[in-house]
Amino acid sequence: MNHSEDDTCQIKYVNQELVTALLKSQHDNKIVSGLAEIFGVLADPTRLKICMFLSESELCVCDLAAMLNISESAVSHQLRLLRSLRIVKFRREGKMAFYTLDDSHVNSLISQGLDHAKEKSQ
Amino acid sequence: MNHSEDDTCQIKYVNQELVTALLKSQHDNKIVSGLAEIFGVLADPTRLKICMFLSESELCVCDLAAMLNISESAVSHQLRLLRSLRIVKFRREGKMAFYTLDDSHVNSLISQGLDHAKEKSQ
DNA sequence: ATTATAGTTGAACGATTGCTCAAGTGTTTG
DNA sequence: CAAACACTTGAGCAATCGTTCAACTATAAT
Repeated sequence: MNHSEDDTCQIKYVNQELVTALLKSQHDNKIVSGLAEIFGVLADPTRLKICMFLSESELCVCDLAAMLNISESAVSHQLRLLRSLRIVKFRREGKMAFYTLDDSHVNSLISQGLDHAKEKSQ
Repeated sequence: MNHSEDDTCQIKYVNQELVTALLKSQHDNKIVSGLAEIFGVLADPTRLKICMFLSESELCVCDLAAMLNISESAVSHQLRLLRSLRIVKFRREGKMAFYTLDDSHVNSLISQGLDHAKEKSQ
């Protein structure tokens, strides 16, 4: 087997040692994906506001819809997503569903992110 | 002007007092948008990994491309976005551009998010 | 000056996202 | 029972996103 001129399989790093060390110490891909996922949840203003409101108080779907000025359907779709990720939980009372935040990590991420956002907005 | 039967302008909250208080104490929309934006940056695995790597060490575009196994163009596009939000900065050295993280808030958001992601992955 | 290298950029693409609409639960009220 | 209500769900659609490709700039080496 001869190494011809177009043997591009061999990756050449500018700083091989550093790169190898960083790749080795990098977190498991599943964890990074999970991390991106939770940031993704908070990346949409509607979902972010829902989480912020629910961290303050228990609320029903129609109040959230009124507060956010969008349809109950849109709220329900977002709540389904948040439910599937165990970020919110709900309680049925007759016809109504009362939601609350079910993930304290999310709450602290928002708090910490707010420090950043406030500083940048100045 | 009479209030006819289809006068839907009048919003009826289930819990008027609570909703009014929450709306009043809610953060400025610009801050919430900025908050969603920074979470959005970290919501993509490629950008997240770039930020994580750059928080550990200064790296050039081609090393990042090799580490992430995507084209230099893709990396460059993401770096441009990160640059525009002042999340990374770079230094030219001949033909090469060395990037580093330029936002300590982002670093602490990632650290805090990791606690969440590690717990959820169990 | 020519060639190679490192990186940037704009266009185009397929995939994903967040919304609306219409139809569907299930519960309560008349 | 039927009607009203609170919410959910699936389909569809426009907008956005992340990537690739090709063309480009700028620096370095021959």
